[in-house]
Amino acid sequence: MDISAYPFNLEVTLCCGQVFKWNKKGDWWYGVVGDRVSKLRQAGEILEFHNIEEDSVKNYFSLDHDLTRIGAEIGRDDYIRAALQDFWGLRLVRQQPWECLISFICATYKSVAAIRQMLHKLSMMFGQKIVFEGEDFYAFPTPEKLADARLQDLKSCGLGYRSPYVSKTAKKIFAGECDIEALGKLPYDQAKKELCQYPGVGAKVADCVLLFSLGKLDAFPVDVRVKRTILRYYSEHFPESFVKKLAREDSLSSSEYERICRFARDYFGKYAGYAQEYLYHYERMKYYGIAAKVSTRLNRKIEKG
DNA sequence: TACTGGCCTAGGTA
DNA sequence: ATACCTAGGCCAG
Repeated sequence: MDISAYPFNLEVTLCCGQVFKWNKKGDWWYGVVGDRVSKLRQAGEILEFHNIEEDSVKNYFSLDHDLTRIGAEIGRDDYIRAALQDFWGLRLVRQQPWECLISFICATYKSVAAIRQMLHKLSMMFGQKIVFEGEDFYAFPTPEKLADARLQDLKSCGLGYRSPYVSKTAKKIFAGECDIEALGKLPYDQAKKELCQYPGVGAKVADCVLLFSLGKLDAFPVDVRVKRTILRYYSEHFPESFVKKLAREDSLSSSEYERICRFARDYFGKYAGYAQEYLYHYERMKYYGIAAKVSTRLNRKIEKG
């Protein structure tokens, strides 16, 4: 497919931490979309894909979002414009709400690498096996499977204290008490409130689900990294006392969370969620960029003796 | 109403 | 190697 009409970067989109189940082999990215294993690769303005329909590709990678306009809208200052420039083509992925909800309940207080491991184990243990090109892949578990899962087995996937949250939320969803997909039709505040009724879901997880699976492009999840970014580059928008207090501690109280969230949604506007993704990824890559350089330097030292 | 600790675990780093 | 540190927070008190 010729995607010259859409600015898009497959690699950045799949690596920016919004989605955890894609793996690269050679040039190709493999992942389960729905109940099929798909593979894609990008070479400039050509996107190749197998075992997935063109319409699904467009939908999954939000190619309908007018990224140029979004960039113009959120590009309010030099800092975010630098992030936009470095990672241009990053798009939000349209995830299934159920999978997204469980994924981000699991994601609390975990690194991206650890989250990927957890979700992989969870899928291996409770998901449908799909063989593709001679290799085993696993669909994300259904609500029924996770509702029936023993806590002990959830823990064996590395979920730790998140196990009862996943179990209870799965039971609630399986019982059909609430239709998460329908929450997308509610206004942001109301949908967020509803999501927070699920065990293991607070403001941060709710914002992730709203942004990554319910089409609320103005949701702005605030994690530690985004918090640090805001404190460092947007501190002039807050009182000095607030900035100093937040700099001392690593966690956020709910009122502090809401304050940062409200600022960002107001400042970046209706596509604040895209701003969050670019800022988050920019910060993460800077961090790992430095870490990579340091370890390279160390390795050289070791090689030299 | 708002804040404070406690919490499972494992990947990454020194 | 091996001990630490930290990770896209939530919840009870």
